[in-house]
Amino acid sequence: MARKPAEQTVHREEIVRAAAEVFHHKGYRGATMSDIAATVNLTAGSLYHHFPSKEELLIAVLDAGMTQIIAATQAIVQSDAPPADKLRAIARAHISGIITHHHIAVAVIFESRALLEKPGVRAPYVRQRDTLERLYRQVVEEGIAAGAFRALDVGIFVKAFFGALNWVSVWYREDGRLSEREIADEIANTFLAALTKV
Amino acid sequence: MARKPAEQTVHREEIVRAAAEVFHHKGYRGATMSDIAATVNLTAGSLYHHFPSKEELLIAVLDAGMTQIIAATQAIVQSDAPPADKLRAIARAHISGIITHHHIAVAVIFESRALLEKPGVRAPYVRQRDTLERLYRQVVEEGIAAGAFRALDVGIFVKAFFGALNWVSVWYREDGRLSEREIADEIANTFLAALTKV
DNA sequence: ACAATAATCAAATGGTGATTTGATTATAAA
DNA sequence: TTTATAATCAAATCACCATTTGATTATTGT
Repeated sequence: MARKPAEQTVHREEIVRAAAEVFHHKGYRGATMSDIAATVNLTAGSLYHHFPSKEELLIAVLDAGMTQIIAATQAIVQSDAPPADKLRAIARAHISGIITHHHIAVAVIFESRALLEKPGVRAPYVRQRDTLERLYRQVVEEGIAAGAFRALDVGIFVKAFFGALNWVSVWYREDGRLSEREIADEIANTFLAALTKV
Repeated sequence: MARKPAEQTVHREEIVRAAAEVFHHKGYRGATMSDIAATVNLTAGSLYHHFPSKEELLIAVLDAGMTQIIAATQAIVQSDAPPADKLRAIARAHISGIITHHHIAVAVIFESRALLEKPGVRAPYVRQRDTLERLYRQVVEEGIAAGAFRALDVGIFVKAFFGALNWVSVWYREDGRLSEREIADEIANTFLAALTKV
């Protein structure tokens, strides 16, 4: 029982996924290195060959989540669709991300708090969060400038939108009444209605 | 050093507040009984005279938070104001609660997850959460029935509203650009605009 | 095939932290 | 004032867990 044959060796990304899953179910503090290791058929000690600490594991999870959603959002914002379409696409991408990478999403939304006092962790996270928020603002401001949306407090609007979307991670159920797409569209409709000029 | 003079004895409610504060800053798992005890000038062991376990402390915090907001919301819903006014009042009450009892609010929103797998804890919590959600729905349905609001998916609308309001606990800063009241009204305006008939 | 490197494991190590226990002193009830 | 009860403390207990250490085996480059 030492090094496993090639097809069984565990790769960094599997470990990140496993960590996200365990963080989701037990929380960062409640998760043990053993739990995470067991998920990928390793022992706790072996994880240290891949990551220097439990903290770095959470950092990797947070980064994976933020990187993913920023990329998806960036693609939408840079397209030349009308602002209303962009907003709807953003809602779909956000919710799709939350559902497809549910463990990671929950870790980002709920477990990031466990590390956010540490400046070394906080700074890059906050930078990514701000990048994302800027992208959202950009779409709303674009719409207002184009006269498609009514002028309102963009900061509050975007934060409310964010909250509504993130909150989906709390109540979404596979077997729920509505599909992922329907949920995204209903939420997008709500916020688009709020942006409509009178 | 044993029993303290009467004016210095610590009461249950102070402990609950202290627990909420520590849970807020360190998370349920990260908080130690010592941390909580120190906040009210006790030793860890002494807490057990007041609460049987750390778990019961979190339960007490959750209950305090839910009871408070349900009471506030109930008063509003039972009033005879028009639905739009009720919705605005609900937003104000929700945000006021989040800001005034910030530690408790954050514990309810973010730390409840730590206990929600335990059926004995989950059941009463879910009951309260459903009660609150029903009150929100009631106002929207009332408005639709009265023809004041457009018909939309009430379930999603209410969850989005909830998410937007709860999210305030993440970004609110004492020294922010807007007052508590302005934030509540801006968010209420957004959701009311979404309810307006075309 | 050999040497170097990578991936693993089992078994420490060192702490920490929830809860228990057995005094000890203040308050309240009789 | 006695006696019972309440509130506290200091010092165990007992687990659990992140991380380290020293083998051990697979893979890879030469």
